[in-house]
Amino acid sequence: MSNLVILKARKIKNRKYHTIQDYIRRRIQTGKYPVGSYLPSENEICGQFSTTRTTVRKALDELLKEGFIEKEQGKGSKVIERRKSLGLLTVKGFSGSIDYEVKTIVTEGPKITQWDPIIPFSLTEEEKRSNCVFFQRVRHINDRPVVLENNWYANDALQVINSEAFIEGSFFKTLSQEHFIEIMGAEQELRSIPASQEVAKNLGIQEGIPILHISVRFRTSKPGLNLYGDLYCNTTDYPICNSYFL
Amino acid sequence: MSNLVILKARKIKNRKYHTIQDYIRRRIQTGKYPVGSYLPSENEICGQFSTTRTTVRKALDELLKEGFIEKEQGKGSKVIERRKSLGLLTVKGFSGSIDYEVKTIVTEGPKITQWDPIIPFSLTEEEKRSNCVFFQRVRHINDRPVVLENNWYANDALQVINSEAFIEGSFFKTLSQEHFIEIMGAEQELRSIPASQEVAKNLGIQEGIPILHISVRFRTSKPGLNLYGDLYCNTTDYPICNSYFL
DNA sequence: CAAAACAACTTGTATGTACAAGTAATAATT
DNA sequence: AATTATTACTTGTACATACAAGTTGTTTTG
Repeated sequence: MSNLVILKARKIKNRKYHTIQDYIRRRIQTGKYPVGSYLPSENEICGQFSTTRTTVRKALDELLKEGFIEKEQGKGSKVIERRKSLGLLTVKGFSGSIDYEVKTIVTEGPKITQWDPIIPFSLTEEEKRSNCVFFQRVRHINDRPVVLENNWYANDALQVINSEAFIEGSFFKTLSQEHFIEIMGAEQELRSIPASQEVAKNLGIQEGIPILHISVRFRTSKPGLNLYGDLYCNTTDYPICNSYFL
Repeated sequence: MSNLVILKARKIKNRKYHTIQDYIRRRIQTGKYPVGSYLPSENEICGQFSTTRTTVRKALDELLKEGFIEKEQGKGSKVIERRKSLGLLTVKGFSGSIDYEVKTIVTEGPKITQWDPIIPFSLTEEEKRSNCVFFQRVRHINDRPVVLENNWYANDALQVINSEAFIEGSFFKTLSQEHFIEIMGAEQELRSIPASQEVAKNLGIQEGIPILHISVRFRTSKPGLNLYGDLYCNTTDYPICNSYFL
């Protein structure tokens, strides 16, 4: 009986605008429509999929909501850097800035370990049953360590990815471009805590200095895959920022 | 010559869907469509505005993006609490929770003062020229002070609002329901700092305890009106949370 | 009486069409 | 030569229509 429910839930609904949306998203992910370039015009896309502008516009509207494109009346739909439109927490001027030189060093390669009880979110049964992939990184700005970052995810949902394979050192970029997995949302908890001995050592600061502790769960487009993060930020010189707009 | 540009920028474009959108938003703000209730059906709205479903659906789509409603296929469009859909930072379980008893006390009534140099955002020329309205609040959970909050805005953009007039103690609710001003976005900077003497006194903690310091600029739907906030959060017992989803 | 079928509503998807409005390069005018 | 108008594109708004799909209450059926 429960099989029926699953089958029903998995039933693929053939929405024409979904087909178009998925096709264009995939072309963006694989760099066939690079960031900064313009998509084919709505009428051209109509031709490719033998449909009407109403349907094409619905697909583009969804990609707009997903943060892949922006529209310019009279010009076209431009591919944009998705991260910026996502309202994630970032170190001020972290990515895409020329003011700082940012380097990310993987200090513990992706490997299979136990789930860490420091994760404040409740794991799903599937995640509890699964092995856990862990890796640790330290982010440097101008050669000084600023963020210590622990990451976990369920190995049942995603293979171990070698850190050397990270595209431009970014795990998220790798997920998008190699595995077509996108961040769909996040829950975060922020705390101000004194630096522990381990954190102090990794960030090259004194023990007890106030540190911003962020616990985060990223929801992804891949069913069952959540990314858990545990970040320790030295905000003395570089505050953590975010912004969102309607 | 520059007058022409201004006139051009202010030119009101008569979009039918804007009319419908504004009308429904206003009814929600004034409680004529209360939270939890369903809007009239799309076809009914069509009748009221003698238009087609395409146009009505465009208006509802915008209200969906703005976070005022959610849609349920087969049932209708339901009015929802907007704050929750906004991804703002909040104390865990702060609003709408029964676990905690939350109280907000205005410790310094809205009054005209000088702009505080602690604001890390660059003020506009208009704001610099204007007087500045300031008020301070302390938020308590279970009778213990948890957040100290300073707020500023330009008096030229909005009159002084007496704190006794705050609807349910909320400044945002007052803005929405009395002045039809909505939050359109925010920029935030987060820092972990040791509690100063003043903060320690207000939050009833020891000086030097790590405190989460949040600087925020809210953009509003009223041109020229930004709200500036300066928050000091004791996250020992209650972490600061946010979440966003596509 | 209980289950199944139906009817009447709701929102969702899709087609087809027309014109408005913004952009950019080209052609015509001064 | 510089300005203006035209043209050919783009996206934006709006109409009218049809059927799919989900919800809910009523009616029919077994």
